[in-house]
Amino acid sequence: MESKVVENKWQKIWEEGGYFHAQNNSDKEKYYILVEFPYPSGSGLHVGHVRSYTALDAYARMKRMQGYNVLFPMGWDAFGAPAEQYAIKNHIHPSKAVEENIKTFKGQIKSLGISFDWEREFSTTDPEYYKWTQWQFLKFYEHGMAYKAKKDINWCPTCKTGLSNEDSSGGVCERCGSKVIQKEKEQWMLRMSDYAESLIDGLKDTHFADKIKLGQINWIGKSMGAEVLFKVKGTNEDIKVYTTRCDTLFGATFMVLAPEHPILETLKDKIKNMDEVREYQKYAKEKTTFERTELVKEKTGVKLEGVTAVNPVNGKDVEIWIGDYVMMGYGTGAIMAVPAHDERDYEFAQKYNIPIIQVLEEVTGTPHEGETKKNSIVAVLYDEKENKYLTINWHEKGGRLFIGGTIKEGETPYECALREIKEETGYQNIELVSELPVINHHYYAYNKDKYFNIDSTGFLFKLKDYTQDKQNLDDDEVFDLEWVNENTIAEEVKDELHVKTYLYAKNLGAMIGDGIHINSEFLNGLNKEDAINKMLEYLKSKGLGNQKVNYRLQDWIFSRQRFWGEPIPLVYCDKCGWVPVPESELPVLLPNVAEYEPTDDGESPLAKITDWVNTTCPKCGGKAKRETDTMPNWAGSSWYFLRYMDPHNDKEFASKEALDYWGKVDWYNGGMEHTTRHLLYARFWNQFLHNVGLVPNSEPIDIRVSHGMILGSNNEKMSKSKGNVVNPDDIVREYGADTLRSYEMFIGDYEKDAAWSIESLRGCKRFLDRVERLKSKVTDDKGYTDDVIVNKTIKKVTNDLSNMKYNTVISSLMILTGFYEKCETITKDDYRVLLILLNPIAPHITEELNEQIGSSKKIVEMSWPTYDEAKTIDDEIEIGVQVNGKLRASIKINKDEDQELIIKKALEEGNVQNHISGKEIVKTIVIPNRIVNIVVK
RNA sequence: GCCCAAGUGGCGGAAUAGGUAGACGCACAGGACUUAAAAUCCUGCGAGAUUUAAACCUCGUGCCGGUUCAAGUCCGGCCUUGGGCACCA
Repeated sequence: MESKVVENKWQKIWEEGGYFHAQNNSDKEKYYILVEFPYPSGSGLHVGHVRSYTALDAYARMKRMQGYNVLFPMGWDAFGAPAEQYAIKNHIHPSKAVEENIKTFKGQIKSLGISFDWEREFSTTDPEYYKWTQWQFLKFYEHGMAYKAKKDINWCPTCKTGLSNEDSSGGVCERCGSKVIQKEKEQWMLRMSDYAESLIDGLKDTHFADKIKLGQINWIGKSMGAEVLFKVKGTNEDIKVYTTRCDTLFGATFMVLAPEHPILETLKDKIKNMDEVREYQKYAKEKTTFERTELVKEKTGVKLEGVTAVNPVNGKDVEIWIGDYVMMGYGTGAIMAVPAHDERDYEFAQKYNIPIIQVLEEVTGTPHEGETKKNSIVAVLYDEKENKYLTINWHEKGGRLFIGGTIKEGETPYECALREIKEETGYQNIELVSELPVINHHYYAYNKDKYFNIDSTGFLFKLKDYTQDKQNLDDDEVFDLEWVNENTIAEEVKDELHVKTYLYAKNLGAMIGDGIHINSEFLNGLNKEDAINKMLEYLKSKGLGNQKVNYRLQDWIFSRQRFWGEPIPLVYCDKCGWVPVPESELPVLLPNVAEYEPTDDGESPLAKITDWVNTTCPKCGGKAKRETDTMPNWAGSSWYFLRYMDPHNDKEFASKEALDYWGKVDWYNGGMEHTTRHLLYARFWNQFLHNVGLVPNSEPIDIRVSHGMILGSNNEKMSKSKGNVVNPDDIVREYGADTLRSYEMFIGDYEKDAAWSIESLRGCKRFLDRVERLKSKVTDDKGYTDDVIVNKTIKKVTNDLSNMKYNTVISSLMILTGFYEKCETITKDDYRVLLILLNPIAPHITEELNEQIGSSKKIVEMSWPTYDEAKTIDDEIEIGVQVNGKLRASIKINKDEDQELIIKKALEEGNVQNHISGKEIVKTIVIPNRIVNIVVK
């Protein structure tokens, strides 16, 4: 069969028959299937597009046959930098480049036979479309959701444009990879942070995959904490900090302000080292976001001389520092630093020698009544040269431990540690590396028959040399000193206290975990959660602080200094300020000029086009200037799914009837790469439209799934430079569209990445050839040759298609094909059911074969086959027989056979007898139609 | 560092609710058809022991342990590989 001819034939029939047009006024139940519209790049369709389009096409085709009114549209997300860059290079208008690319893309997609409703096609760059994007922006503006603010924005010096936080993650421009710098600029912003809670809350009304929901939640970054006021001594000023750990307030020994913190200006006369502060501010500003967030970097800061804050709970002095590890944009731009229980604060305190006060201790062991309290130490002694640790091997009397001992009256923990080391080991020249957190340990001492609860201070010492005096031991201290490596410790040191101490020694730093509070007055003895609650109450009652929720999600920077985007439809009048362009004058069209180069001063290229910029004020009629910033690429894609519902409406972005009828997108598919942000923007946009009464649903999408990438045959991302790109056109030409479609569905788990394999593709071609060859066996007989296998297959294909398990759809059809091949002849019904089930994946060849066997209807006009559950299980089943859980035989039984009979049959098996003879049968387990297990002793 | 996902033959991958691990395909090997090749068809294909052969046996889903009559699947602890976030207080 000549695939090209067949494909063209059927694509024409489908198009002329209008089979894939969704009806807006239909009695049928609706189903809205959406695949992310592509950016029509110059390089044409990627095999990855084919994967997701085919997948959803298969689903759409099945849904149509099941009687749904299916909306399955396609369009183009065509604003953005690549088209603009291309236009600059070639001196043509970007709209021309877009037009050409769309033509290529559309031709390629059509050659695959995807059942898109092309009557609803549009591009985000169509004035008829972006008119409504602008109109919706004005709704944001009218409701106070859009505002202009001077912001330090992420600026890409190469693209010469501002970027949202999302577009500059990692401190590099997402598009060109340049380092992003900070630049102060007036930008249009959307109040997305107002919707943070609602964007979390709304997830419960969706059926997104868990990892997608999690992505949304993490990006929004909700944290529950408290704002606490710290007085600045000798002034009326307070510094407000944000903390999630107000329970550690007694351990706050200093505070750190962001370098830009405004209070620095207020206090400038009191700060004695203001010069140093200014210098540091300058230094911090020059660092790019990237450097500020870089992995390997040391904390830096400057202590404010002459000003001190007061810890609100214990009145103690708190040093004030500035440091760039505190961000102005999150919380209050100031933190209280608790070095004992925060890694960053710990690092800072270590570097600048700031006191560290432990207020929480880890609890180990099990508490017991009547415990004796005492204080003790555990000392880890390390020999750097040999990379070994000194242990004490008590053998049967306690195993392998580090050096330990009880603190005597009038002794500090440190003195105790020194004494114990000298007495127990004789080593003289040792050096303290670090005092470790105190651990609260419960244990039972066999030799004393007593329960103890100890506060144990850990120490890490370093051996300076091997000078060793005589040990000074008690009679009962019988042990061996042994230097051992890390592995031995991991395997042989079992005592929880010693293990924990060792872990602190290995991993010096703050104690982050839970435990009980110490050194914290009214919090002492409480765990983290209880202490937080108690502290919150205390702060509230004293007016020192309040509970506060914070989000990482910030307002959406909505301005771009580019040509190729939707113009922001506002004009600035000296008299009236910002004035929206009236609806009757929308869209504000992009001017038709030939120069689009971005400017060096950070203005949009539109700013140079004075004819366009100068206009009259819609309010007072005086002179005014247009806003020259354009919208980000995300704007057009934040609501396009609504436009598909009513794409040709020139009165509204979509009619109320259309919005009500189509409602939500039922099934939305796209790539994982930008799922999080796209969904966040689209959901925010839709929630806003819903809140102002423009759309019926708060959440726009019900189910969202993401497909995996198709990698090159070398398991790497396809790229020109790696030479592993597969062009779908070549595959369609050589093997046919149906083969390409089948292969991409068979390639593996739809949600996972998969590597291209031309051999596997040929295997799929072989399968389609086998299906075609079956035609010669078809007789005029009616009915199914084997009811069970057909019903089984219908069930499997129907379920798997609905669950995106395309690979097993094909494998079950291969099994059915294999069965037919073994039959002498097959009936028309046999053959037709195979063709229908295969049709969603390979629509052309199946339609052609269906016609060739003389069917009166096209498959596209048929109903999806149904199955009879009772007929999906064979009458005779082979089940396994286990003895003690090990498979020993298999027996044939009738469907739903009587249990007694099954056991009887099972026991008759020779090999079963071999394994049970001479043993007593304890129990027999029969799982109907599955397995028998005979338990013997 | 934190969060998430995944580890199954030579390879891609199957295995509703724990119930005969390796479906289906690829690759490979042997055979049939053919003058020959291609195409097609048939057979085999996790590792190992034993046997003339079949049967049968042992091991086997990243590693260690647990729950269970029964674990790829559930629980605890690790290891590795991907992905996301990253000074978020």
